[in-house]
Amino acid sequence: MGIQGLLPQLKSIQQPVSLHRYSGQTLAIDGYAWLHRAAHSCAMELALGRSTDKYLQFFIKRLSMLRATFKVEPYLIFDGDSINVKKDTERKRRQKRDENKEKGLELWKSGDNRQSYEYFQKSVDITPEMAKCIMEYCQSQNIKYLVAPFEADAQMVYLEKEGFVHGIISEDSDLLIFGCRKLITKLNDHGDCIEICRDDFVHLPSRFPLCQLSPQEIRTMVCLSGCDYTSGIPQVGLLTAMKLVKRYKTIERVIQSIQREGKLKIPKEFLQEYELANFAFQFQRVFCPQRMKLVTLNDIPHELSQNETIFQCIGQVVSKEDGIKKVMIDDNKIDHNLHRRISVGELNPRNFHKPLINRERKLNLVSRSEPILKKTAVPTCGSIDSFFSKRSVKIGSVKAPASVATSIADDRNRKVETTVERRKLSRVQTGIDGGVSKFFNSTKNGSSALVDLHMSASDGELRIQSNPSINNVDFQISNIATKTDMYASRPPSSQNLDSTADDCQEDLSTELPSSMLSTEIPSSMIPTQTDQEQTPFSEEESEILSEVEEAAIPDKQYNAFANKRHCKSIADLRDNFSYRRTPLQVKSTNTRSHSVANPQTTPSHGKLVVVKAKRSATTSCVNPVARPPALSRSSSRLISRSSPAAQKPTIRSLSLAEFVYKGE
DNA sequence: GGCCGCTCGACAT
DNA sequence: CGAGCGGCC
Repeated sequence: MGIQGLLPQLKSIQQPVSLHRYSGQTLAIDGYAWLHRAAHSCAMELALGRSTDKYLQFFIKRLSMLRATFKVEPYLIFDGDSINVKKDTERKRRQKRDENKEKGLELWKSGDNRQSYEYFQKSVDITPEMAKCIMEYCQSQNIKYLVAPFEADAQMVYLEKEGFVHGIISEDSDLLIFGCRKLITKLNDHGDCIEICRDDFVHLPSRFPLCQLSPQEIRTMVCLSGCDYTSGIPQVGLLTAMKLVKRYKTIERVIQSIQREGKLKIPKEFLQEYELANFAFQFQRVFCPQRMKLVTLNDIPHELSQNETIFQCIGQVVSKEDGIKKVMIDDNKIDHNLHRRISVGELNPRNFHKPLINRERKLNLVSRSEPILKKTAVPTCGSIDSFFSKRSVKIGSVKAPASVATSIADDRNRKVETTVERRKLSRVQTGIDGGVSKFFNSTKNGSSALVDLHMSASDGELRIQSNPSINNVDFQISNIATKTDMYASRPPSSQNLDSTADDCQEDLSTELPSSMLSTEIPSSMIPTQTDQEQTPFSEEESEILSEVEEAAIPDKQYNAFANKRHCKSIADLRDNFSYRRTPLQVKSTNTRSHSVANPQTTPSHGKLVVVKAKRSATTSCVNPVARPPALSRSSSRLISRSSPAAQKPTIRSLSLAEFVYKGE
């Protein structure tokens, strides 16, 4: 929503410029705004839960335009969790989206493609998983990105204020209220855009003299007329609000005068909304990529530092003590490291218990486990065959029992058997396409580059970046540190829960619990002693799959469409998931040396290398976030047993397997 | 003059 | 989701 009517009032200072003007500079970009635009090209795929790379292509196109054509360094910022003040609005939006999706589905079933598409477009929900897809691309291209703890707006303004970026690309006029100095809007494919500079406020016409208002008065003005945090006072638009604030200065006096006049009605909740909004605009929590911790957009003045109301509306954060997200006043008790993991996209910002997984990767794993079943259901579809024949595979010879196919849709109780069955089936495939990229599961050239990158990030390889404002090295090192920390704080009782993980990883458990390894280390890097062919899915993949299964994706609807589309979509997505349009940089060969290009590495040796690399990286890590020295495994167990917190399963000590399987 | 509710374009083929 | 238009006070 932003501030209705603000941008038109600023028309006179909107400067049409070209991105050339920012050559050599770094600009923050509102990632969700781009995702929203990009999602229009694939609304149907998103609504139907199908894999697509169209939104990624939008980013690839735009990002390469910025970098190659204009020499502008992008810094993508994604939204994180929603702050309390906005939860209501978000719920309403979600409801609306769901309604539209349902209508779209109905129309789709009845064959009205065109109309259903319109509803699908209105139903588009941008998820962190989609953002993660972009993030992984960014990693591969050394493009800076950050997941804000809450709103990207506040985060971007913070980055600008602290000099990490020179300006902000966004369509949202809220940015100016947060204190943005240089707002770049309406960027098109040619690099034309509109620049709005705070310094130009002095040139505004006298009917909208923004420069005569203090930042506090500007906030008061937008709160009166309505913004994301307040519904405002009915009948008060921006200009009326401006006049009121110019004359009466403070909210108290404005309200007094309104009450005296008696013409306008002030909603009951307005004053409370105002207070919350005013704090959220000033002190919303953001992540500092340099100090590697949560901070507030502006420093909270000392006299307000114990004001609980402030902390209620700047975003709830996770406590180090009990791992619960709540209102927190004491900065020292915040789990800054967990928030760092959210900021790099490692954990789901909306549910920090779960790892954040690239949408397409997740879907591909699901479809990879299902094509045979789908084939059983749709014997007339030829696309799958043709797809597999590209790999000279004769999948047709593998017959899935019909009961397996039906059990998925009909019998949730048989889920486990079904899963086992599926995995058995897919072993056949894995044996054939072994060693392919697991990112998008494609054999096309270039498609594995992202995976290589992923691997290099996981094995502790240090990548030095030219721009010091964000430090990938730290990201990666502390990633690794975190995992070993998690391991250290894990109660022994939870180890049994790992049994859901694939059997072949068991011998690792004396070194690192397999579930710990699974989030980051691609299976191809962990050769196992038991035969590779028995492992159709890496452990990570299994966990993702299990998560998907657990979430009970709306397969009924999906199956309903299978007759028409599904087979084609699988073939399509695999064909499409290459990066041929924008070839990725080839990583130096030594990066992959002991993963992909070194297949003869003995299983146990390979494992040892991985573990060692992680460990040594941990110990040599200089983590900016102060934390106690890593506990030895045994001592941490003792502590886990004796501490009262360990009696009930605390969040911090949950294993990854639990995260994945239990969710919240 | 200013507020409010409505429709339309975004995207990309 | 924002812009732009017309209706209404």
